[in-house]
Amino acid sequence: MTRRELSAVDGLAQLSFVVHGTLERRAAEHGVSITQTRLLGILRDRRPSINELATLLELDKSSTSGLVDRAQRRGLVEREASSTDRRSVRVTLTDAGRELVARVSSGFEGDVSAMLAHLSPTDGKALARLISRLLVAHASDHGVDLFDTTDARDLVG
Amino acid sequence: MTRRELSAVDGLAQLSFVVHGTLERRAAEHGVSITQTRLLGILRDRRPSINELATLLELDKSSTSGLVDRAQRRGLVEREASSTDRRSVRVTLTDAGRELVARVSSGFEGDVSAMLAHLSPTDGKALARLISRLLVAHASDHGVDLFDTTDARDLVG
DNA sequence: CAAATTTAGTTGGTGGCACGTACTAAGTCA
DNA sequence: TGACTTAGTACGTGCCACCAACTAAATTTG
Repeated sequence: MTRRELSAVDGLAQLSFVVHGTLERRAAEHGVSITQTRLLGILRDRRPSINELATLLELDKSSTSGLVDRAQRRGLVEREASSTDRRSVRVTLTDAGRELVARVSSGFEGDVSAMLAHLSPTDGKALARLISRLLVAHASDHGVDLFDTTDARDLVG
Repeated sequence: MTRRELSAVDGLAQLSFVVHGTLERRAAEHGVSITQTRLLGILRDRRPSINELATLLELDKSSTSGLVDRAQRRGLVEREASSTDRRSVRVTLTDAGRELVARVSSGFEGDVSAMLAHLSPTDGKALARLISRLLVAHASDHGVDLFDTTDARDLVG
């Protein structure tokens, strides 16, 4: 075994690929993409309009409309008419969708936990702290308060 | 500003999305996808066959063939006949491809460095060490020796 | 050595994803 | 009321990834 160390930049890049790939595999296991998973994740505690979804997912509204189409065709989400604006739509999770996203995210959390189990509890806490600091700084760099707008469980990035 | 901390799992997930998105934006800036970028990254120091590429990218060989097609159409890579096996092909980077991947990866490295600049040098080193440890453990978990097979600059994950 | 099998790569079909443009219907406002 | 804006959809394009089917070259084996 060679004894070398990755730079922080390289390590971060590698790590993000590993984690991203892990989520992708878990999602694929249930026949959905990462984008679908993010969609379902958002819907767990919200019933947004297409436009709101587009903003959260950073997608064009036409992309979002198509995304919802496909999820709806699979019975994972539904479109409801808005009570206040007859142009608007509320997208909601079906039971099947809720169950699917629960499976994917618990599998994913298991994967990441297993990975983290390689570190001592002390190191794990240290890592969590460093990453939090990094994310908070990065978020405020981009004019976002991480904790006001985003629930980490969203998988929204 | 709220004062909370992400769990290691959530932090890792968020972080991986941020980093992945950063690379995606940098790549898109030059009109290529992440997959294209990974392809070009691999070709910086290798001239693999389609099959080897498929293995490295974890793609089907037909997907890889198409990927190379599109890159070739853009003048980023070339196909050369193998000298030893007349069925086989060596994929190589053109000058344009080399320049493009250099631009994308230096932009990306700048982004990540800027992010890391939020940490003190001490914390940065600590993060690099923790991440290295995590990746090495995870890799050996999957039967891979991180440093024998992979150069972090590959962006291969 | 000739036949059978395996390997390298391409082609074509399917479906998902993301975009831009163009459109309809509904709400707003001047 | 008429002009403008907003919410969402439809359509066309291109990329990405898969599978199945195929050709040609190499290898194995009887």
